[in-house]
Amino acid sequence: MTKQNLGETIIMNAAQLFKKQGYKATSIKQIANASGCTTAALYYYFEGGKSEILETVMRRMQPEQMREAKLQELPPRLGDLIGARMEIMKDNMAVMADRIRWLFMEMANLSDEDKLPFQKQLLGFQSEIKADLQQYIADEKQADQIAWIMFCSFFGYQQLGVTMGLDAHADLTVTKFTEAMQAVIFADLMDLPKRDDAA
Amino acid sequence: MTKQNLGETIIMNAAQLFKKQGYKATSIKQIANASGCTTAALYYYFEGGKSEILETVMRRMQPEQMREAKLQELPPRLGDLIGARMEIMKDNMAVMADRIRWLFMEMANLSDEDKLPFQKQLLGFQSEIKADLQQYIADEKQADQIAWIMFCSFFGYQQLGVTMGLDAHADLTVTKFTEAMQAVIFADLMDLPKRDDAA
DNA sequence: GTCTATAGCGGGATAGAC
DNA sequence: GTCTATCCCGCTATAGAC
Repeated sequence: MTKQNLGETIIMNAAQLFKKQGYKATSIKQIANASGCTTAALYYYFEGGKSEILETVMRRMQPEQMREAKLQELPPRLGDLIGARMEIMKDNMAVMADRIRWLFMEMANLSDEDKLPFQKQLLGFQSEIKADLQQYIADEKQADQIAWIMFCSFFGYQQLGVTMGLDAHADLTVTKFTEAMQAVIFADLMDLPKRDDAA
Repeated sequence: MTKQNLGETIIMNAAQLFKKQGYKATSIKQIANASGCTTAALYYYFEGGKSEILETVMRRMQPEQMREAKLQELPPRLGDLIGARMEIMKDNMAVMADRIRWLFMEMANLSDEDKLPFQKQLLGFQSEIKADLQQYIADEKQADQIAWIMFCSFFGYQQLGVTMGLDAHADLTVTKFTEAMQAVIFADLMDLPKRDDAA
């Protein structure tokens, strides 16, 4: 526990506890203990109490979320694009998985307005995949469809494998999943070269 | 509220509340109110209190879960298989989505042993899709891969669309998603007829 | 079987000392 | 800024009447 601003420490510990247990199941006493202070100190930094701590945690979490999805350089063949994307995600999978699991938990209690930023980020993720694909695929609708399938299936894989623990029972490593994705989706597109006239 | 066994009524109402709010966030008073009795009555039926109610809900939920996934009759062309599966799921989607969302919430607090039945059911779901596919596709590995992608992407779609509320922002109806799945995955397999020599 | 009443505990929040 | 002490409330659970 680096002795920096206590307010920051509180937020970090709260974020961790919320993610692990959920908002309702986490008490402010737990947060105080983890932060090495008393509940009273929490109210010095966050007058609004527990709910203000939640708001702050949510606000802090967003800019960081899923930022990793951007590819620096596109590979020459479309088939390698999936591999490259998967590679990036593999590293951050554990982090993303429990963050998303938590969002699922709290989503039910969020107002439509509060949901918005998270939804936007998810949509942005699909858009990025689509944009990448359009570097290879001319047909916009096709790129869109493929992007959705890639996005949904990766998302589902992550939830099933990591959160639900299926990877322990099925032989469903990231590598195998990537192979399946490449084999299934891109059977006939796999070798498309990067288009030169792309945006 | 059909006036049957109160014990059953309690379990049904508890299940609904747990799914909506999570175990921790649901009070026994809420359960009692919803069931038209007092908390004391709960303890007549479930001596173990709230935790015994949870156990019972979990035990009851399993056999019912995802039962709908079985197809009675396979369509003549492979391309229609996805449509048929989607059609079935569409109806039960809302039910499944919040049940699964709940499982996600509680998964973190379940022991590995308790997780097992749910994991088995999920795996069984993939197996069913695979078995269907093998009626059309000879190559076992290919069928397995396609089944995983279908399973994961449907799962992801459901979570993203319904639980995260993306369907409100993207034009991501079940129909469109089904089309995408058909277009993307089965571009070149779409018209495969049902094999006669299949198991 | 189901109720009323209540004990006991842990949670969120605040006042006031330092 | 941070603590101690405390309030009040809602929750789980139980005792005992009907």
